[in-house]
Amino acid sequence: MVRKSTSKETARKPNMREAILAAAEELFATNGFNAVSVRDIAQAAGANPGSVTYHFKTKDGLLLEIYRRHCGPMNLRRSELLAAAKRVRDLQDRLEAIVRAYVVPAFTSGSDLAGGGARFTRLRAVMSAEGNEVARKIIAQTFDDTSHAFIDAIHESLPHIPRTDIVWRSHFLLGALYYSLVTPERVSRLSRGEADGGDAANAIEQLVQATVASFQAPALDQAAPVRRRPVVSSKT
Amino acid sequence: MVRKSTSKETARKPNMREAILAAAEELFATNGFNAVSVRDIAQAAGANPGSVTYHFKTKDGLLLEIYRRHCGPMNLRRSELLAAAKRVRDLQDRLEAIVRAYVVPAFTSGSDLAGGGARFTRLRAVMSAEGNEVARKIIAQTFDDTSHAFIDAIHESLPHIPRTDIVWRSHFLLGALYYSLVTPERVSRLSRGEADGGDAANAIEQLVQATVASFQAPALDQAAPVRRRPVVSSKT
DNA sequence: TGATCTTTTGTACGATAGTACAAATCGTAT
DNA sequence: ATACGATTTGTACTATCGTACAAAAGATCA
Repeated sequence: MVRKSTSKETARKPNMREAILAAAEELFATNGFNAVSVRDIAQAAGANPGSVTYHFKTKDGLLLEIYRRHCGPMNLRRSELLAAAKRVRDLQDRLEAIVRAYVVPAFTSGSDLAGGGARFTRLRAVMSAEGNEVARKIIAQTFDDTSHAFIDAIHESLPHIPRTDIVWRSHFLLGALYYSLVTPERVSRLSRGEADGGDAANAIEQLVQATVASFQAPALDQAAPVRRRPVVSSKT
Repeated sequence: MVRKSTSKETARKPNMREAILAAAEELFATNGFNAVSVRDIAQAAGANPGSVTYHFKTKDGLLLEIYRRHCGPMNLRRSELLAAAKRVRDLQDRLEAIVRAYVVPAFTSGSDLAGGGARFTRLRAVMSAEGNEVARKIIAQTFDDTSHAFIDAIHESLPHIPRTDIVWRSHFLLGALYYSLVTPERVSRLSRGEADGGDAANAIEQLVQATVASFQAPALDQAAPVRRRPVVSSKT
């Protein structure tokens, strides 16, 4: 509604607003929120610092707008893929499809909103690590619904696993996903060049396969939480 | 053994240096490096800002000292547990013991150095997300050896899985570990109070169980990286 | 006790942060 | 062409940052 459908669409350079958003997204995702100044963003976007204030009022407002931009499309895409996945007959295949529906939109690195999840997902990872307040609120509001939908779907295809276990394992999935986007070069380093951590397609396959297996693991019996501590003995 | 041997051990308050280190560790781990000022740290430690400069010269130096403090003891503990784990006969049990040897020292939340890994691990997670330069260097130097040792040990107990896959899966393990320490309340929230994300013992069990299963997953055939994309179709 | 070294305090300085605001500039409709 | 609203620019203000440094305070030993 800020827009205006009739005619007046100005801006000297072709949408400076978008350029600022893109620059901020990139810088926040790689350096964190506090390490990046409004002046840094403006410079990266080829804009004037005052322009940022004009379009987004505050630095928090800029972050907020980035979230607003991405949350909708990304959750929509996830919903579509989830709906398709739920139609898969074979239970094993269905589980894999569900996990894939969760992972793919977060990992795909197209530049537009619908597909361009990688940068935004990395941004969310960094904001979560920094304990950013603005991000925390939006995340809980926007993503918990989606998370619940996925957890429910997974639970349906694994009825014998307690919901609690599924929550934990999907939590691990998100952590692995985040970390893969934050530090991809670590994979290349540890595999001595045999794997490319930045190869999104391969990362997705690895993550999906590992996660499906973790979901299929036997349930933890909650009754005796501190049962077996096999063998491992400390010397001290 | 830090204590005294000859004579000159001063300090008005009982080891202000330690208080500053502890305060910085806590604040960095929860808010990130850039969001915390030297004055914040000094205040939390009940010290004067100048004292921080005196003991650690710069803010980076303070972070560096935190790493120096923890890296040794933590890797030592991991080595001990790994050595014990490798002696386990049964392959399944051995794998679980190895994973546990990796996870436990990072998760235990005692206050002293040998066991107090949770806060430090969270700190590492946050620094990794922020792309902190100081941290990045130390991490690569100090932890890659440990990581390789664990990857090798896991590979030995799972000879049929390619090393690349094991690297990926242990990468996911670290991501899940980090995220569990960064955002434990998310687990409580998503499980609707049925699980406590802050319960370290339970988190460890869940993580170990899920991870062992992921390691045991069948290998990905590298030959055809983009093989099956079952069913999932997009409507757009 | 007085000399000397270590630690803490208080203060200040330059740099940079977020943001406000007036002037300049541009695009568009009249 | 002119007027007007939208945008961009330039600049300035205040706050806070990391850090330096001199003075004060405390501890140790001759």
